Amino acid sequence: MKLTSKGRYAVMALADLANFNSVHPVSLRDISLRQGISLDFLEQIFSKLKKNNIVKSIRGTNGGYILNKDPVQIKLANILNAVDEEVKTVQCKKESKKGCNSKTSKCITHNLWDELEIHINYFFEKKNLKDLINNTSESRN
Amino acid sequence: MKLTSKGRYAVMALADLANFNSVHPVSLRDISLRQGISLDFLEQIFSKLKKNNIVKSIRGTNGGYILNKDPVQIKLANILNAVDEEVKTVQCKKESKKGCNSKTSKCITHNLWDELEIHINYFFEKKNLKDLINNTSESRN
DNA sequence: TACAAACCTGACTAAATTAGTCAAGTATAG
DNA sequence: CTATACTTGACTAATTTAGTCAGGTTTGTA
Repeated sequence: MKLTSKGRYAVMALADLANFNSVHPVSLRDISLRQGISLDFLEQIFSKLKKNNIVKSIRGTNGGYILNKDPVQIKLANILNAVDEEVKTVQCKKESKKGCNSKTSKCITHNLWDELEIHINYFFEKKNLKDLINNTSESRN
Repeated sequence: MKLTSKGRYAVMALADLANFNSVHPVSLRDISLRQGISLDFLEQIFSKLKKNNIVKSIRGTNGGYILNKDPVQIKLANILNAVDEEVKTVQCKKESKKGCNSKTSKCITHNLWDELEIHINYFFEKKNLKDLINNTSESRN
């Protein structure tokens, strides 16, 4: 299973972006400073987010990024997919790698990992960016 | 988040063990052959399972391992803990690593990852070994 | 028009982790 | 007494991660 900094940063950055979305586009530099994420790394991440139509970029002075949809329409699943964070619990799925063809009794636990994958993805399907920004602005103290 | 082969193998091996538990102890060699897992790797894994009282070992000729409890009492959470697979979604938890102190607006997504962690752990708390062996013996075809 | 802010792209890499291997045991049933 | 099986710990090749680095291109504003 993969869920690494890239995915986490993507979500953090977009939550940040959602908070400041109203007025100007938000520059990566600002996000970098506020969230403590390397600018270069952010660029990699946003390149993918843009390709997946989650954000739009505005070039030139005072440019930056804006969300391409309403925060409520941006599911976490979308974000994580965009940055190639696959929540894969089994490898034996893609092409029958050794140790997992259903003919033999091998890969006894195949169903289990499938269920887990569904369980986790359900979580990411349910949550959207809006949920996040509500959550944080409240839980500050 | 971590969920790697070690955890997967541990679960597979124990499911296999549960299937053959009734009569003799089961040797790691057998499990290795049936599940296609390296014997040496299995030894590492079972050493930990034993330390955590999930299995008992029986030495000597025809020795091997047996479950230490009824399969229904062995939760997946127990197994994964035993082999050090922590399902941790945030690092910023242990000691306030940079980027996550609740004073600033950083780590906006902290709550989210906490929720995810709970969500996943719930799954592992619910499932036990018995569930697994029922599942597989049925879904064979 | 100049120029700086900002986006954009791809190659590269140090560090960590994974998934084992290898070697050298110890214990015990038969 | 010896083959079988467990036990322990050190070691390592390959992969992945989390970025860095270098060199662009684009465009708003003065």
